Amino acid sequence: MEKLAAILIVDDDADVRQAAALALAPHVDRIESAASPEEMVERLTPGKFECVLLDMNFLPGERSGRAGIDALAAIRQADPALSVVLMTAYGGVHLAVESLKRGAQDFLLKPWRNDALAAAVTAATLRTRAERSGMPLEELERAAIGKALAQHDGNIAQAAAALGLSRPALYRRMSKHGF
Amino acid sequence: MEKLAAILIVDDDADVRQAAALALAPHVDRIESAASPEEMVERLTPGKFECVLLDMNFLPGERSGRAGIDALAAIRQADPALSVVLMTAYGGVHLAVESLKRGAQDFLLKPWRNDALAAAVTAATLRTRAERSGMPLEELERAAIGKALAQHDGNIAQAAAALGLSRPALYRRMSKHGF
DNA sequence: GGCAAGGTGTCCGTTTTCGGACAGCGGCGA
DNA sequence: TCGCCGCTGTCCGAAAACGGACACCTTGCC
Repeated sequence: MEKLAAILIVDDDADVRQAAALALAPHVDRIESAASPEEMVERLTPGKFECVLLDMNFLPGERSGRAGIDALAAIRQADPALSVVLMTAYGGVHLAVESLKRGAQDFLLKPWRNDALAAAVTAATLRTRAERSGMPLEELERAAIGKALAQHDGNIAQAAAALGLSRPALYRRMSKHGF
Repeated sequence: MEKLAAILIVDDDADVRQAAALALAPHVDRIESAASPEEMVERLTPGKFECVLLDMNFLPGERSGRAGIDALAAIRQADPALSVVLMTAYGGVHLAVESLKRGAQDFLLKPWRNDALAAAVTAATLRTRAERSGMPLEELERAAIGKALAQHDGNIAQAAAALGLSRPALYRRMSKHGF
């Protein structure tokens, strides 16, 4: 498989940044690093990265993961299509659940296994690409019609109402899309 | 706030089913129970429930959570709009992460706090309602156009191409939607 | 058995949308 | 300074889509 384009590694520990970069080097064309969420924000140009690998604690002794959750929120606000993989040495179930609910693509415990790290970053990158490519309106329409018909058990009148269409209009679009 | 309509509690332990039903009774009109994923499948009529509260282990001594993951997959296949909250006494970070990645809305450890249980089930129910209501095509179109314009920094030619529209057609729809 | 309600699929005069073409602008490189 | 490229916004004859109305069907209830 071809290499991923560019990812950003965000960790206060230089050794961790280097270890992650080495683990990912066979899979990724360009790897940049930031030592803090502030530096991360400076490096985030829209469209530049396909994935952010993000630590959750940036102060000595800090273990709550709150900084990582906040940084995740900042990324999602700046570029909702950009996928984030979180990593921490101190995560429990609650932090993992909160992370994924707030939009992280994956959550890894340190120390990681290199193959798991590569798999998580690759999957996240594919999701970023899918998000960025978007869909032509025609495909969105086809998907929405299929979903409405399924949701209403094939009842044309109800599906049309749910979609905001008249029945003849829905018939025409169903024909167009091969339903 | 008005009560949730109906939820299904799936757990092999009758005491757990009862405790959960008692905890949720103030918030939910109708609560049904199943003692196994097989029984759960029998009870799942499309549109009947707004949330499933699902245990992850159904055999004495079993702790892997695999049965719950399989049951989650069955629900998501039968009714993708239906939200699932998973619960287990034996879950670690890996199981929690896998659960959410496979589509669970939340993941709770036993023994739960009643307020956390009610909050999770309520949030899941709201997500089910949102999924079921769907969106009129016009709103899907508006959202897709907004997203494409943002993704392409306001470049009309590129956004039109991404959406599968000609430029004049995109201009007309932008006008219609107030862009 | 009849009636009402809500469903089905199609029609056609009217309305809306289509996209190639046009004119013009700004940035960049030679 | 000039030319090229890719962008912008609009036009208009042609094509497509619109939805109220029509005719008919099925189911459930009295």
